[in-house]
Amino acid sequence: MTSLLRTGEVAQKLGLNSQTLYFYERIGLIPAPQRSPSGYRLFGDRDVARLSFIMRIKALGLSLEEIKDILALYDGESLTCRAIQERLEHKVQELDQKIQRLQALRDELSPLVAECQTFLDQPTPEGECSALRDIGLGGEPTEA
Amino acid sequence: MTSLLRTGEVAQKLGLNSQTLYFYERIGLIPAPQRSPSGYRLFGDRDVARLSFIMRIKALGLSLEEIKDILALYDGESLTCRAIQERLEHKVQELDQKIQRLQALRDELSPLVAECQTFLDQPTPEGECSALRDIGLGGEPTEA
DNA sequence: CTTGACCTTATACCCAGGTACAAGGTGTAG
DNA sequence: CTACACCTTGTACCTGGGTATAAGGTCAAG
Repeated sequence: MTSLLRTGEVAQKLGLNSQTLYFYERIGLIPAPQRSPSGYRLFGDRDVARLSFIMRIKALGLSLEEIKDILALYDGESLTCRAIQERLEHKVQELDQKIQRLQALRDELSPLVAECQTFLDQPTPEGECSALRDIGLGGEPTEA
Repeated sequence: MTSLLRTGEVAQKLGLNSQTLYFYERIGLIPAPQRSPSGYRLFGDRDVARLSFIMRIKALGLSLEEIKDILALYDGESLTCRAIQERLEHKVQELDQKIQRLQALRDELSPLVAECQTFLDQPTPEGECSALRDIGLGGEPTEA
């Protein structure tokens, strides 16, 4: 059941605009799909899978360039295994960094919620909240 | 030592373009700083701290709108403590989600590095690497 | 054969987040 | 007074990631 879908069907299935599919093809994010005799694009299962992978990691905030990069690894791209490994490793490290930094921000904001809570637990809540005065200041050396 | 810095000094200190400072002021990300008698902007320590906070979280991939949001909490903005708490909590949840998803992608890519390694450990490396054939496909239901 | 829903391309436009440039004011050094 | 580096504003432009629109082709139904 290698179903072939037309542009509009793929777009609907994945929740994106047909124009976006043309756009992705133009910038080389996806390969040009098969065509019907009359020139209609026909997307196979692999094409759709690739697109849904793209959407999945795009939702994580990776740029189309980064995604292209990852997909180039996926595609083999005539790289040696060693080169592929290096690039994958690099990508994983980048992700690790990004995760760590988000975690740091999270850990910076999160205690403020608790601080708010203790304030709300006091007799007269709804007043102004002084819990927030220390977000950006205090720790930064801002190396001159 | 409440040093007052001019636009260029702040820009240099933080590694950004003077124009960017004007831009941030225009879009309301930072408040209009003090001015010298002749009209030069004079940024105080708090201004600089705010900017460096902005840069820090911008580097994490938050949009200027999101940052404005967070800073609005920081600024009090005449919200009740409860409202502030809610928004903070929401922001933290968003961050948690983002972190989780990045982690998922990371965990998807990371085993491929190892797979590459076992290939390289074989007698004849440098050939084509078949480790990558299963990134986007396989797990996705792609709910029809 | 016409209508309508779909497809095609090309081109233009949009938003975010800046960056660059031009025309002019400031201020210190020589 | 002149240079020169810096500041100001305004406006134009750029990249990324699309979305919209126009002008036309395809194709199944009536």
